[in-house]
Amino acid sequence: MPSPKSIGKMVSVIHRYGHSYFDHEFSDLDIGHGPRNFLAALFCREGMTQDELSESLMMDKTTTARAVKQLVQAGYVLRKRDEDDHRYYHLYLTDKARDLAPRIWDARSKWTEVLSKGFTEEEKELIYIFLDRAADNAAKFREEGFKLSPG
Amino acid sequence: MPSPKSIGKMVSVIHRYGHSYFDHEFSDLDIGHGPRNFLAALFCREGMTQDELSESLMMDKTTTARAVKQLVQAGYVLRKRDEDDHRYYHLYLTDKARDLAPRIWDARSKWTEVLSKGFTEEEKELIYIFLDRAADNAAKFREEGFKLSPG
DNA sequence: GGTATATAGTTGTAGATACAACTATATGAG
DNA sequence: CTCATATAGTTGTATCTACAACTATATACC
Repeated sequence: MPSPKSIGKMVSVIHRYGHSYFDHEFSDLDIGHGPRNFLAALFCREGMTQDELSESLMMDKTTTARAVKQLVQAGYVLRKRDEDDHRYYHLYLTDKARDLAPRIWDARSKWTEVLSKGFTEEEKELIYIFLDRAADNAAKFREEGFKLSPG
Repeated sequence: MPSPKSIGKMVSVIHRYGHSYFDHEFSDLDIGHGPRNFLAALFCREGMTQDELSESLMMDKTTTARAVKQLVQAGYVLRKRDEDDHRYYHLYLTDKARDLAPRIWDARSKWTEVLSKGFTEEEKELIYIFLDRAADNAAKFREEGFKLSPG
């Protein structure tokens, strides 16, 4: 995160302060910020395998493995081996997880609201589109081994 | 970092992939990503105290303390006590640091270029302005103890 | 069937970061 | 001057994360 106001620094600030906010908002929980994010992804698509979960959040699969471990230990998630292919685990939510869902969505809405305070509806759409494109550019760059592709 | 394509998730991806990129680009160095960012901030304003440095990057002062320690140990930075107020350290660059500056600016330019690939000049300005406002909103929210201020 | 290769998940390890609690120095009120 | 308070910096600790190397299972080719 660069020093004058570069995109990198601003992204860093938003990322870190978001982390702080969610930690503050959920300080009573028995899981941390990381596992909570994986849990939220599962709310959207239950039954995913760990690799699918990793991909949905664009996180390393080792980070996923550890987060899932905590979610299982804390009773939010159940793992079931795939019947046909024993390499896979499918991930399912417990009632404890489901009870938590509304709080998580609320906090996320609030955070988005905070970030986009003072934005017009059009601007809210634009920042979303721009960030999506920037994240996509970053992902492609990474896939190419951090080499600039022509164009 | 939420699961569908939320702002939070996209910011997380950009942040983490940027970290990966810079680690890759500077894998030969004797300092890591964190200290390197503090060093870059010092290129912009040499002589800052640690607290000023923390504030310029909006980072916790304990993170700064550890980064500065590494920068000093690796020979990039010199610390000098303030003559008048012995609580302060002022931070100065060594030649080793100065030699590194161009590489760091180049990598940063490249990263910005990567992120904004496919953006028009106007869009590049807009995402910058929007992120600045969002980061500012985040900072104010945090200062207020994560309470929504009216407006 | 048996070996090479691919894929899912785990473990070791190291770095970045924040918060709480601490030390050291300075300032201000009496 | 002295004690209370404020400020700069440090240390203890915990979490999040990625990369390298690993294990276990499955698929494909002979």
